Amino acid sequence: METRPDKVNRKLSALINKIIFMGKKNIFEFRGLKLYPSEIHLILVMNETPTNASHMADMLNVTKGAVSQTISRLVKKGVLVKEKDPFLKNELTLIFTPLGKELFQAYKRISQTVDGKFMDKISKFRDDELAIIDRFMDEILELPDQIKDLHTNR
Amino acid sequence: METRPDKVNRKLSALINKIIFMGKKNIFEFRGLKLYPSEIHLILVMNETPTNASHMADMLNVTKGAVSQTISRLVKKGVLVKEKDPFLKNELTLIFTPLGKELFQAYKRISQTVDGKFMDKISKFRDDELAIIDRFMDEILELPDQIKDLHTNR
DNA sequence: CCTCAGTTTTTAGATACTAAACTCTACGGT
DNA sequence: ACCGTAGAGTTTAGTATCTAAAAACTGAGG
Repeated sequence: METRPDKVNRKLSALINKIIFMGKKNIFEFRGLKLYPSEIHLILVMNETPTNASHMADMLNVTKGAVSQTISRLVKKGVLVKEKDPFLKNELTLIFTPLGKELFQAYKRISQTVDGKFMDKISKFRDDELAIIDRFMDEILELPDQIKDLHTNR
Repeated sequence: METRPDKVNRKLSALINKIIFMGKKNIFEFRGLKLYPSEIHLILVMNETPTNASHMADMLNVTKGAVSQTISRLVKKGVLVKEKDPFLKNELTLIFTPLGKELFQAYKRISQTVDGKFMDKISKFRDDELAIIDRFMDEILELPDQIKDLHTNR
């Protein structure tokens, strides 16, 4: 017979698998234009905290080269334009094109719909139950770095 | 003031983020040999339910071409050998090499260590609390294959 | 003016995957 | 016995994503 902790552990594995799987397929289409996860990720960060490419690389946890490449693709797709501040020709500032703005708004709408589905699920739980779930997520959030170390070690 | 459901939703986003990030960095090293996520995934499935390549493709949610390529890489690395049953020349059966067996055992050990860390966290909760967490994961697992977006820490 | 540090770009190479063409085998019907 | 076809596996070309390292550019200080 499967104990409760084992069951929770098993379901957690299933959940992690599902999340990893979904993360790869997260493609957004807008008027025949396809945005891929790394591109979406970038414009979300760019919208949230406008900054230069190097800092964005830090926030996205990738190299500057990767950011540069992703930006170039978004420029080619007509979503962004690169602007150079005449007083800071060194750094890069990114601006949405009109198409980019529309696309971003459309993404936000869909994103909120998905968010709503999550909230629907969450609202099925009482406040005291959510407190437990909250505590559980905190515990799990403490783990990832240890796991990474374990796998690269030895 | 942030409400409880909002807080849970926010933490869930953070958790999903970390899981996706972790999923990409899940590299296993054994005696100078590096196994990448797709390769690990494959030998796990292969060990759990030995079957032909097409069926493995279904279980891994990729095309048979992808499976074929991953198998070839594992053969080249000396982890697996391809065997053909003389009565089923059509299909493929995979066998671990001695190195492959050792490697797999080593992976299992590390994997169990990681699992232990998860179980440590899980064991901090009472049975009735785990029942709630279990129910919560069921709800999230029910959601269609649409991913919650990342880096929108509203 | 030259060098250094910081920013961005480019290039080469790697993993991972798909779609589609292709090969090989097995089997059923005539 | 032959043909056609279905199924298993492979190969190829192309895409996305990323890293590491070299290169290109800019601004500032001695």
